[in-house]
Amino acid sequence: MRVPGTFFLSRRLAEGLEEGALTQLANVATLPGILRCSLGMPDIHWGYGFPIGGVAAFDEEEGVISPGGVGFDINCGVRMITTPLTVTDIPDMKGLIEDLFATVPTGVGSKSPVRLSQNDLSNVLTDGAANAVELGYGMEGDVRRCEENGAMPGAELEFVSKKARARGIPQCGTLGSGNHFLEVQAIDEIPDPATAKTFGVAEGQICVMIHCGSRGLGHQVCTDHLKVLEEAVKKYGIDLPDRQLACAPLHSPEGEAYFGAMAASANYAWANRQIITHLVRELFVKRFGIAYEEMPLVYDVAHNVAKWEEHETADAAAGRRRVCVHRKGATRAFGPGRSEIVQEFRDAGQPVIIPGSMGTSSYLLAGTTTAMERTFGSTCHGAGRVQSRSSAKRSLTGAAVAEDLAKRGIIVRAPNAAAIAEEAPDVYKPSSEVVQVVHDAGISRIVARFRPLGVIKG
DNA sequence: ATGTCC
Repeated sequence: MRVPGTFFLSRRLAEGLEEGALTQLANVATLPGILRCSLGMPDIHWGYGFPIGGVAAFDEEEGVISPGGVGFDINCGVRMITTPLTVTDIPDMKGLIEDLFATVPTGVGSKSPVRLSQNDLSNVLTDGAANAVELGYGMEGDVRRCEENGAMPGAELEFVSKKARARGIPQCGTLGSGNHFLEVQAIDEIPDPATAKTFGVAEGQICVMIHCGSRGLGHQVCTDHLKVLEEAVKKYGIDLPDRQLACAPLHSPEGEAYFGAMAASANYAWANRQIITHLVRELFVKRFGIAYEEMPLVYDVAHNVAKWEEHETADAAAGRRRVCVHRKGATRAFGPGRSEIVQEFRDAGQPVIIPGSMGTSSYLLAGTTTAMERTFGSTCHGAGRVQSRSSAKRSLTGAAVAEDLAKRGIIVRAPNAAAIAEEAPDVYKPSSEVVQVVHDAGISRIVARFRPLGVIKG
């Protein structure tokens, strides 16, 4: 190991820490040019190469970039929109969830009601959420409420394969499957009323949370570039403890190609969440007679991405410098004052959105100065799985899980029963515990809690 | 996560 590994865990979460995730955190610490430490958030678990819930920053000259440090679902992320409604305004939650299920395409291989041309796709890959708004799927203010204003600089379209493009064309505006979801929630606790007011959320308010990523396009980009980078490992003589850590020097042709394609995929994911947001707003307008403008975006965060950022490193005398931060199942949590944060939130710190598992609370937090000092401005991303999909399917049935949730007043709708069993609340760590760890460690602070009312799953 | 094996 070139640097130490650092975990953020409670005693209880430490007891459940997987051996595999621990090994992976140590493996990441062997990579060339890694700075300070290999970081594990409290939702850490075993992933492809890097652990999910892992953060690692790399030196511009000595460091590498690795698809394993981003994940297959490039810019999987989450956004939250508010509504002017409260629980009593939605007497028929089941009807609303059915309507949402009919409106937002879910599941593997689902097709979007929006059909992008090849030219539209090129614009989406370059401009992200802004292009979706330009095409008519959004409103003034949406873009600046996204991390990176909904588009990463540095997208290079020539490194996105024809095959990736072909998969992306029909899928922009679809939810996907697995842990992706769209949930109707009510705010039930506000530990930090002042920041909640700044972020525009209030107790009792109905909100909609959207969790999805770059679909088949991002997956194809990851697959394509892993092949190239596996060869690059040999070419550059990089000694790896695990071939899943395939990587290349940041400024090598192979590393830059992956970065350009990853940035384009991240932009696609922002456009995807933007189009879904539009579909949801239109449905709420029709169903509840509210105005489209009454459903503003609170914020949109990326959970799976590598980015160039300015950070202090171990050599404090050198001041801030440009480093490449890999966040895989981790959220940027920039503290007060950072210029990257939209002006109206800059004094409060960046909004951080942490989804719970199906049936457990989600949270809105704020980034902190401590995060800037200790975690390259990063925090956790969610509950974190404790049981595999196959194991969940063996021990649970979708019908039983749905019935259990219904008893607790939570409506769930998915294309098939297996999708529900795989995502049962019991197969995840409790979101409350994960969020408490990052709050207590000071790497973000809890602002508001959201209770689930109804959810659609892929 | 993923047209869950071109």
